[in-house]
Amino acid sequence: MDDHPMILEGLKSLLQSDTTLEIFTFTKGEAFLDFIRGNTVDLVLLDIVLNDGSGLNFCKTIKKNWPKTVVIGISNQAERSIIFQFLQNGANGYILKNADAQEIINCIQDALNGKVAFSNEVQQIILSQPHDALAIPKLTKREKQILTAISSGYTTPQIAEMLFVSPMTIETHRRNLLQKFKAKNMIELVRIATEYKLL
Amino acid sequence: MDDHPMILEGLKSLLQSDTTLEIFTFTKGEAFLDFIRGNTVDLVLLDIVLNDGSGLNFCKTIKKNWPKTVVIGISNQAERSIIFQFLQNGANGYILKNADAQEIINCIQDALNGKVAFSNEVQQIILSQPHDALAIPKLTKREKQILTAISSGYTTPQIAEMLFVSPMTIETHRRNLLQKFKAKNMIELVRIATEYKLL
DNA sequence: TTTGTTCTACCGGTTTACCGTGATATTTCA
DNA sequence: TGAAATATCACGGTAAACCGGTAGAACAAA
Repeated sequence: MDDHPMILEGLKSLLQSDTTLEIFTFTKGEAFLDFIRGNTVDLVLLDIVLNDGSGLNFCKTIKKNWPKTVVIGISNQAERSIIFQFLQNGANGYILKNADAQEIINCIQDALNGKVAFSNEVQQIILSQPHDALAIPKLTKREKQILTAISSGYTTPQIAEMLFVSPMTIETHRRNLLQKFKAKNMIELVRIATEYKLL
Repeated sequence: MDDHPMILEGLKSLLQSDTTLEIFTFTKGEAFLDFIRGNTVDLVLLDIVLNDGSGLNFCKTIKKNWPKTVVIGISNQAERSIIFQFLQNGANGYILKNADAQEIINCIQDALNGKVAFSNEVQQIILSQPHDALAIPKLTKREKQILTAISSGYTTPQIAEMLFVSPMTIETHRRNLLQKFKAKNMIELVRIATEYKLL
């Protein structure tokens, strides 16, 4: 399933060489859900559009209701944090769109055989940095709220007024945020959070 | 030209219906440059990978040496600022990858007829906001250098030491940066710069 | 009910950021 | 070669950020 007609076409023509596969393509999540309710689906190639995070949630939905269905993410995004986010939602594999045909077919076969499948480049990314930045700091609602306000340029006293709490409280949250991200100051933190797609 | 085999396949199968077109595909810029030096190229569909900005430069190169060649950008990026950056480099049109087949074909025909061609969604994006954020602030080398350091969490005295200049100088640059972006403080500026893909 | 998490709040202190208003080199390019 | 643009440095002041430590109240889950 992909919302890009071009990519759908390309995938189809790549995969049609394998005659053991029966292929259906969808551009909308609802249409696919209708389909899977009435059919057995072995494998889903799911395009990850990260802007809104809908791909993540969709993966979670599929794995929750049809855990036997293999889900492989396809994306241009080559960021570590994104890949892990997707895997944490139950995905069976992750492929970058610049992978070549054979690579993609191999990954699909591996995934169908119960393995966790990555394209070569993804493999490298996963192995690149050790376990340091592996975990994305988890923010509470309040922290997200405050971080958003900070990233918009609001100062501590301003945010305190907006949220009807003491400036001291905001300061405490700030310090907790800096600690969680191991950032030197809010400027660095905002850059990191933006890279992690948290803002 | 695209570095995604899948997308290349898709485009080819979409465009092959039009028999008046002769189609070649390239995944590397050099290979294409070799080709265009020995052949007349009417139209180039150029994938914009914005991470490194190479697509932008490539467009500029083509239009500089072969101004008659029509260049259309293809991208997933739907951001205003990016589209304008590309058009400022001489592009004849801009298409999002989620455009459907007919839309793409129409754009190509329009572009070949001398029009500036946008896919529907791009059109909407261009018309969405008035001319306020149309211009991306232009930064000097020094300013980029300092902004990068700031976004990495370095303070004014630290940066001054790194660049062997007075802290006062760094402060001046900071104030110029804030003015150029009309930002309240550096935190907001870093967020804006990140959104504009300047960092 | 107890443990754990989150949200709240405070003190005292140092450092950094930001503002207004200047000025003088250095480089770039027409 | 001269006008722009860019880079450099400065004073004096206010506001905000950051640091270390502390701790009660609200809430949810075990």
